[in-house]
Amino acid sequence: MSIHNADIAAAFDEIADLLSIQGANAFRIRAYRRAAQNIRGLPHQIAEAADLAAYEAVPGIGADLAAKIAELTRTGHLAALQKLRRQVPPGLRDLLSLPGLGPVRVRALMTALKIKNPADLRRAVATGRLAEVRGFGPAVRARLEQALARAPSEALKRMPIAQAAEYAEPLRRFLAAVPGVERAEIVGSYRRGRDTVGDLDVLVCAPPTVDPAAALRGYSDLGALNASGRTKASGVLRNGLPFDLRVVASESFGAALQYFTGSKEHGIRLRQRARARGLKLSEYGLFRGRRSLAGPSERDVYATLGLEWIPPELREDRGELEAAERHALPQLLERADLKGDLHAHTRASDGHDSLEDMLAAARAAGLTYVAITDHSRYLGIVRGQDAARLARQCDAIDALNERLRGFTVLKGAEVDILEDGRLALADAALAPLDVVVIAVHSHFDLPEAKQTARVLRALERPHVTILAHPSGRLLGEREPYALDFERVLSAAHERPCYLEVNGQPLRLDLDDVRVKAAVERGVLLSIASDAHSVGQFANLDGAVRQARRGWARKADVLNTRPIAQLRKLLRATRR
DNA sequence: GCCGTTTTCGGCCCGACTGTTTTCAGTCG
Repeated sequence: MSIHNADIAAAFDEIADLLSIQGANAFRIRAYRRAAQNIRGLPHQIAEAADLAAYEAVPGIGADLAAKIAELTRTGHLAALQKLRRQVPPGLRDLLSLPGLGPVRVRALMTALKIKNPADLRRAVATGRLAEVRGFGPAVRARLEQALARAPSEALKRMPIAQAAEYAEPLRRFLAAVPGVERAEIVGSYRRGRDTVGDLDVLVCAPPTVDPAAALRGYSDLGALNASGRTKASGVLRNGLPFDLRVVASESFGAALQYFTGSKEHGIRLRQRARARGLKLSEYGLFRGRRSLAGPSERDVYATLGLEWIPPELREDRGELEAAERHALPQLLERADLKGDLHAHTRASDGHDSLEDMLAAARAAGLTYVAITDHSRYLGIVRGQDAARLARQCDAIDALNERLRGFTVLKGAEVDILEDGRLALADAALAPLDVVVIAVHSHFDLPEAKQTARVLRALERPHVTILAHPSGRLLGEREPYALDFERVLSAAHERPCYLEVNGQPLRLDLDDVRVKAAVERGVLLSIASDAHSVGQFANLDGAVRQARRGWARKADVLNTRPIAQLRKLLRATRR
């Protein structure tokens, strides 16, 4: 069993938490956190390098952390972490996640009341002893009490971005319409196009005479307003989604846009860069002493620091600052680049609409081709097609294509990968198809070795063109299955076949990190809606956003090709 | 613990708000 980036990152994060409780040097703690963050964002598995120099090439990893990665890879554990775990009671780390509790107060709880876990804390709250501890005034105690009373299931969950959009846009429009407000934008991870958002960060541009936070009290979807000054407020919407509001004047709007779009790591790197030049960067502007060098325009903030403007999707400190300095940022994929969609369903399987309606919708979405990929027949899949029904559907598509001008319907299927890696339809049934999308829909919990062997075996079949939703995750519902993605990527590259970026709001699969890995390996992507009804071609927007986060350009995507070129690329997969 | 257009030592991003304080530490984003 190999050590994954996520394992290493989790170990470093735990070390950081435990060190913080011990009151260790804050910069040492930050070094662990930064290393964890950077490792998480790597497009390849760092442990596979098995080489200290390769480890140290990752920013934020020096000799010491490289040795720790080597130790973890070799032995499966870290002596330093085990020692910390012996020193710090295990429940203290859980306390850190409670609101208002940081390392200092957690330490105070332990030394003053011997509190070692949330249960101890709950008792101390009940008996009133908490009031004896320095730093625990009535407000802090009340907030803790509230948090402890909440069931763990109500713990803050990140919301899929498509769902968050339904709340974000009305809120933005409301604030933009407040008299005197010049602009309102949703920033934070929403603007960066992350697959999920934890809260909505709203930036409003208004002169000091306007008080948007006060206006917010009249917003019909407001749940509660927790706290607010004139320039900063926070609260929750009625659905429980937290938000933060910031108000700045127009001379600061660009700097604030940059600042609150984040990510945190990207922002820190940018402010370090400013500092190295004798400047100071904050949400109010870029300053030399008291003189403002940039502020109204985000583009100027980057330019004054010697950088190309960086698309928000790339702002994760995954190499974008270096690329921006060299003027080597990728020209990212755009929705308008898509010529077609290679994954869609009709009523023939679990879709809701007819073949004719689906192709009309695809056309209306600006596409010039669509592959109809109804499910194969297999246990658990609703109304999957067998070979005979698939053949009849192919005839219908042939007939349809004769009548169409300027649009092509491709014959396809979404075929189940069975538990042992065989496909749910025979090769002979797949041979006449233009597109064979294969996917795992069952047995998600196989051990990594078996799951990997299963997918690799399926990729050996002669007619496979695309591996759909390769990780199998459902946001907030199902983790990705255990899979050695590096090996799947290699197999896809050699074969060749293509990997899907599925745009269903809960899938968004591949994720950004794996998209980047595929792009770097030169494996083409299929940007897919997986539409099950005429409205769902809008899923393509989400898939494009995800691909952009993985640095994908037009050339990295299969379905930016016009139909003739596409056909060539599809044939190249056949054996 | 990392790292070098101030530095191989001595720095390490920035500001708002809250609560508990008598001038600021802790937390948060």
